[in-house]
Amino acid sequence: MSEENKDHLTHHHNPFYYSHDHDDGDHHEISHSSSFPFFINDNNPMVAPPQNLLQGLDPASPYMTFTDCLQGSMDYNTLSRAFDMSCSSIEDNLVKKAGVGRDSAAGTLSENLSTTTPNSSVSCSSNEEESVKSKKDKQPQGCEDGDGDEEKSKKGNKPKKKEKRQREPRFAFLTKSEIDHLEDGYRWRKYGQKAVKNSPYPRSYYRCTSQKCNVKKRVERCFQDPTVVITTYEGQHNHQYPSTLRGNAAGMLSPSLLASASAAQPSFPQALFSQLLPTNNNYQADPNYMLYGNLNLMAPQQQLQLPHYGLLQDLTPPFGDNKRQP
DNA sequence: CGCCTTTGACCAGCGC
DNA sequence: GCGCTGGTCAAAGGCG
Repeated sequence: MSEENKDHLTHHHNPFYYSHDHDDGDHHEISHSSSFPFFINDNNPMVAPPQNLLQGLDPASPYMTFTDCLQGSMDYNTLSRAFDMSCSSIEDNLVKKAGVGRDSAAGTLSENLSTTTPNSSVSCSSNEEESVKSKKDKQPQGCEDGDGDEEKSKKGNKPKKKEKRQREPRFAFLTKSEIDHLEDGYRWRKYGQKAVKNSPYPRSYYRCTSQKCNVKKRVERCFQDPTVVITTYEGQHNHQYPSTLRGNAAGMLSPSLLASASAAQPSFPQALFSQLLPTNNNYQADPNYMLYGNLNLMAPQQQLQLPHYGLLQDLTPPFGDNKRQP
């Protein structure tokens, strides 16, 4: 870990949000299209979701606890379904009420992220079917079991792709940082970079270097707020942290975080996410503390206690004091 | 030498 | 069918 990275991690706020990526045609505007923004920093603890979104939630949806999501106690299919349901509701609500398409709604979200103005439309992840439909299918189904062999056949004899693979749920983090590639404890290999439409900032594609781990992440900058880095994780690590972290990535993470993250779930984002959550119930009672799309994902009482030092101290927003800011 | 990034090419999905 | 776009591959080169 370079001093630069350290500086980023210790001196920048770390807003983030959860996203179940929808991957529609406007996927390139990830900061717009991704749903469930959970945007936090010291000045703006959390972007309040528009009330019209909250109203669009289906109270009859089968809810899970947020802890379940983070700690992987439920399978991704269930997770996807839950998010999809709420997502569909939101999107439908948006389109119907605001009379806007996905693009325009998404564009407003980006403004939201920058201005923290709550009363704007937001684009949302489509349901699983639409998400899968809209994506290409380079990997065969059951990609979690893939060992890289399927990738070798891409250029040569490609398998028929009538069935579309189930895309992994994604966890997107918004991070205010000048560093694009944020250390998260895992080792990543960059395998691609693409220019993003309507954005001067490219999108980078990373893959976990561990064997048999198909976790990927994309890193890009919000073009409307270049200080915000959008990191989208896809998949779930099936291994512990690498024993030899490149640089001193492990060193910059608090021991408690690493320990708990590794022990609870070998997937850093979820574990980190879990620890970042506040332990009070303020945001549960206050609709403005909801995640976009599904407030009931949260179960604050089940969240881990926040450590009081190290990285998380910097990461953790002052939930109690800055409940809402204009 | 191993690991990583860069980068042009390729492929699939989607909209028109 | 065509063009656009996102996502990925893989060769080449850099770096420690």
